[in-house]
Amino acid sequence: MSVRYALLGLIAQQPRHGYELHAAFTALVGGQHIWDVKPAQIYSTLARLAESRLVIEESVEKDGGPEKRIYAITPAGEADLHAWFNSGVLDAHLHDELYVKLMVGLALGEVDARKILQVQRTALYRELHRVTTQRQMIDPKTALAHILLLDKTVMHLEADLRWIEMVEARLDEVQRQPLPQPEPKQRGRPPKK
Amino acid sequence: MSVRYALLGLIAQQPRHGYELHAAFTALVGGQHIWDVKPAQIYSTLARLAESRLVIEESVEKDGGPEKRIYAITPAGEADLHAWFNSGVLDAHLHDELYVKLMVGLALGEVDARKILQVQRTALYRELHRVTTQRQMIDPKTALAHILLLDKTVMHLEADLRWIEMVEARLDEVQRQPLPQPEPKQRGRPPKK
DNA sequence: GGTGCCATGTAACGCGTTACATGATTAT
DNA sequence: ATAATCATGTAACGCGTTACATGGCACC
Repeated sequence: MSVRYALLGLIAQQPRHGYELHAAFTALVGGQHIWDVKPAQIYSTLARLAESRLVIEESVEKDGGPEKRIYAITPAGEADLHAWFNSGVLDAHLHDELYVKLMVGLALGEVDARKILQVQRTALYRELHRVTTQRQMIDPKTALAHILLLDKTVMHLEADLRWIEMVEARLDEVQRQPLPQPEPKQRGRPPKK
Repeated sequence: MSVRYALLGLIAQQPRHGYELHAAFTALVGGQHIWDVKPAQIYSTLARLAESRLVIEESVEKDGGPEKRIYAITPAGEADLHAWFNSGVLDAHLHDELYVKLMVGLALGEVDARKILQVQRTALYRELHRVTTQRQMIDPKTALAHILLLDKTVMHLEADLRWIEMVEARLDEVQRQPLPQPEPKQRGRPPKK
């Protein structure tokens, strides 16, 4: 949902065309190292916004170069944008891939949960190092915001690492805790095979 | 990617059909309160797995009830599954909606960053309360894993709250830090308008 | 004359969602 | 009778990705 509202905001600031929005979004979030949004997404999102009447194609300019289809925000678009600002962001933390991997590993039996956790820890530390290095190379004068974003990433990676410790501690506690096993239910009439 | 590999794992355990996979996945991750996967996703994912030759439609059973299209894993599927177990999970933390919202708010000028943070904090505390309550209601005997999953969610929510504190502290420090403004670039020949 | 930037897209796919449709059996 | 469960999907959309296509203009 971020791109949609970011475009809406940038168009609210001033009427713009697709190419310009791509450049503006990239500049806004911190360049292609942070978020390399693809032109295809800009144009398709723009088309969706136009179809929902949140923006309208205002005019087509052509100053020597190629055509520019310029979009402006509508009252409905402004309402939508302000609703975004006045609502909180909550991601679905419960759709967690590592958790699923552990559950599948346990269900299979042959795959060791410890090993999954070890592999994950290594990946997280590597990522932590990568992000920390990246963070160190940013100039705080010009890009304070990027540093804050990377700090958020670091905090989440650290939380992931602490969670792994926690799971390992639990595994030590209960060596053979019964876990939810999917049992294929029998139907009324049992299969003849 | 979670569903894809979970299905692969469940089929590796034993050949299964779509309906059974839906039930097994739901049981595995902790029921519809945790992850309410839709049948439509099961069947479409299954079709994709079959098309990539990671599973094959083994047989069609019909014991009194409706037809059951049973899928089994292939050697390629097992290889893919083990590759999943041996690799780490890293989400793209950099595509952060709150960060985008703050940047757009600052670019617009009229929207206050403080207010965005305050709204977000409220939403996070509400969610924290919701999850904590949910956690309290789980029986640790039968669903230890679900508790661990909710703990992970709590840890991430707490990290988000700490980050907000951090951003607010920074805002106090530098009241008017220049932030990356998207400047529409002029072309070689300036517009005549 | 080629490289690169400006500016527009289209096509196809993956993951995920909601809503709809069909038909049989089982339990009340 | 009818409601729930078993079992299969299809259709359409949103967000995001990669890859491909077109054409003009500016710079070296």
